[in-house]
Amino acid sequence: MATISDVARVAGVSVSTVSYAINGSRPISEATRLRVFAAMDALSYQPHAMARGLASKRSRILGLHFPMEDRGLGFTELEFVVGAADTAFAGGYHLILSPLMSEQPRELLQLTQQGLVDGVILMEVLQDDPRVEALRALRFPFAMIGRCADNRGIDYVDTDFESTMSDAVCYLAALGHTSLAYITQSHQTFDSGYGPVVRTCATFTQTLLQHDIAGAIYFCGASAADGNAILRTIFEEQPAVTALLAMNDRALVGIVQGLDDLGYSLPADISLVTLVSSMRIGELFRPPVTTFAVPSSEMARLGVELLIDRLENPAHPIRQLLIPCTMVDQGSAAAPAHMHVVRV
Amino acid sequence: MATISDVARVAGVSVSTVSYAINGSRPISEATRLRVFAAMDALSYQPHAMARGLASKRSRILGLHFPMEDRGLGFTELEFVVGAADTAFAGGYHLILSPLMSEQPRELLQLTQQGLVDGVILMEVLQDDPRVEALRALRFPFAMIGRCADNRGIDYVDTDFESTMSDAVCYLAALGHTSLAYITQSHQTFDSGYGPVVRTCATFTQTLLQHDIAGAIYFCGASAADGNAILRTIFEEQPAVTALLAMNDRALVGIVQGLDDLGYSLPADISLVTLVSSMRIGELFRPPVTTFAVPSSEMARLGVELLIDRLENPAHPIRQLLIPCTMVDQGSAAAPAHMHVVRV
DNA sequence: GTGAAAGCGCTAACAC
DNA sequence: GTGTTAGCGCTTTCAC
Repeated sequence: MATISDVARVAGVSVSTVSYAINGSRPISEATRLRVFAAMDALSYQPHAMARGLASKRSRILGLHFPMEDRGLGFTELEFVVGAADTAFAGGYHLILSPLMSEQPRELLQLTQQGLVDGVILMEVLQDDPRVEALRALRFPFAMIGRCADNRGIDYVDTDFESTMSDAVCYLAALGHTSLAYITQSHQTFDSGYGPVVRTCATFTQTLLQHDIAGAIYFCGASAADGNAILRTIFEEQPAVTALLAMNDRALVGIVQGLDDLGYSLPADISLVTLVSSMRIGELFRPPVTTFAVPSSEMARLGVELLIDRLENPAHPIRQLLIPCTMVDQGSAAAPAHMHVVRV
Repeated sequence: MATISDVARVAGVSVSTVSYAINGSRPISEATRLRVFAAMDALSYQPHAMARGLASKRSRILGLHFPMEDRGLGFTELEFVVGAADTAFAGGYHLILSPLMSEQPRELLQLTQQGLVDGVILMEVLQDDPRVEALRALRFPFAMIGRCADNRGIDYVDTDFESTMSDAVCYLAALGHTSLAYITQSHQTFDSGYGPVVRTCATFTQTLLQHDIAGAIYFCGASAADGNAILRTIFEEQPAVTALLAMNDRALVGIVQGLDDLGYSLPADISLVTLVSSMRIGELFRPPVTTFAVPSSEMARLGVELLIDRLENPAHPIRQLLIPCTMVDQGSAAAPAHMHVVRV
């Protein structure tokens, strides 16, 4: 509970000298510096965060805006949150969580206008995100984990969905598959402009054309039951399918189980890969599922670093980073059987 | 960026009147109150968090202390974090995350002594937790999600491990099982005094005695491989075993897979239940695993409410809440086969 | 290289 | 029921 003036008194210097000694914002003679630090830990002094924030107009707190939706919670999200908090801490910042249920920018504005946070990190960014407009209008510092349709002037780090999807299709094509099904998230998610879905769908279609192979996109809800159900649709509409790509962790269970129920075994009868999943999701299954794993912690770290850098060096050029997923081969994909038995 | 004096000027009242109108800490005539609020949203005024914090000595920020260990990340943890943030927000507080890698109280002290947080919520509490000593010595407000050996004077909410374990054993005993194996976490975890492990082990042993049935405890690391490996040990040491209880989400995959590899099918050849897991973990498996599910969000909510209540009503009596897990029957446990074939 | 002092925007006595 | 004002603990300009 010691204050800066206690320290000043004990060290026999003025308050401002103590302040400068702490912040290094102006030269201090070695002798005084030592006396000041000695006084500081004699009193076990801790600068008062609120006072400092009020005077300096910088709270050294970052906000993590985290809209929770029915996409729900997975391993990836926690890795993000923890990674972000760690990185913030390492950079001398604290992280506050805004797990607001809506993408409405209202509460976000409240947060920023209260002077509580110096900057905001946006997660689960939509192609056309109201939060972005709001923050831009306020000229409030922010960075995104994810990206919009128009990202001009915005620092972000995102999964490189395009290269990941392209890698995945190429991988399956190279194995000899010529009829793919891409199981993505719900139609509503697509319609809402959620980048990961929009981008992967686009790239899927393009890459099919490039390789001149067949394929179709299947929208699928976020439950095991939905995953299970989508299989019947796929096998009806596309009986020649030999490989499945999924980017829907919640449905994956249902897909794996459904395949087993239908008597398909991986990878002998059909191939399956999961995209943009946690490194850990694939190994939950039997057999484990080959995963294009999203580097969540690294993205969180980069997102926070981007924001801190922007706050401390406003003039730095904008940085926009795309991180591809790395494939973890778990053996659930292989060359297609020459004779694929079609079932009803 | 309007300040309280802008509001006062526009409303034609003094700053203190505005302050009191906002905080309701003293009676204001309806007419003035209206004028003040009109001025506030004409200027879209937001009180400055730091200034308010400095003057009132209350930041309205809560710290969530979250030591991350090799027990690692699961669904449960994120549910806690999000639940806590939500509840804090609903109560007019913000939540900052301290995902510190150590249980060392040092950084925790820093956090508390900087006046950044009004109180702290401790997660992953050890039986004899150094953070508790530290916080107590400082007379710093805190609540726990979890509990220690000595909880005198501390508000906490915890899983009722005792009743959960007892319920689970009774459930299996009622099905007719007479030889149980409890697969818990690592021996180090036990030795470190981690409550969930310590308590469930104790209750397991007691409940066996009460029911006069056989059983043993198996320590198991936090990986699928460990889960897989422990099965061989179990079947060697306890060939008559007919039911498994697990409280180790990371190893569960390995257990389920290992059982399948060994040719056991659930629940025909052996029964399996998982304890204190996320509601969602059990359904990841095939067949799904009967789960004694921990109400993570509810516990997080209660933990935060306990702390907020303590802050706002320091005189309230201490509250210590135990929440039992609720069983979600997924069919992985059944009566034992009359003839259990022992395998090598 | 160091000190004095004016705020930062708010709360909470203390006055009336 | 309302106004005045002295801080809260720090940063930072200005002066020396």
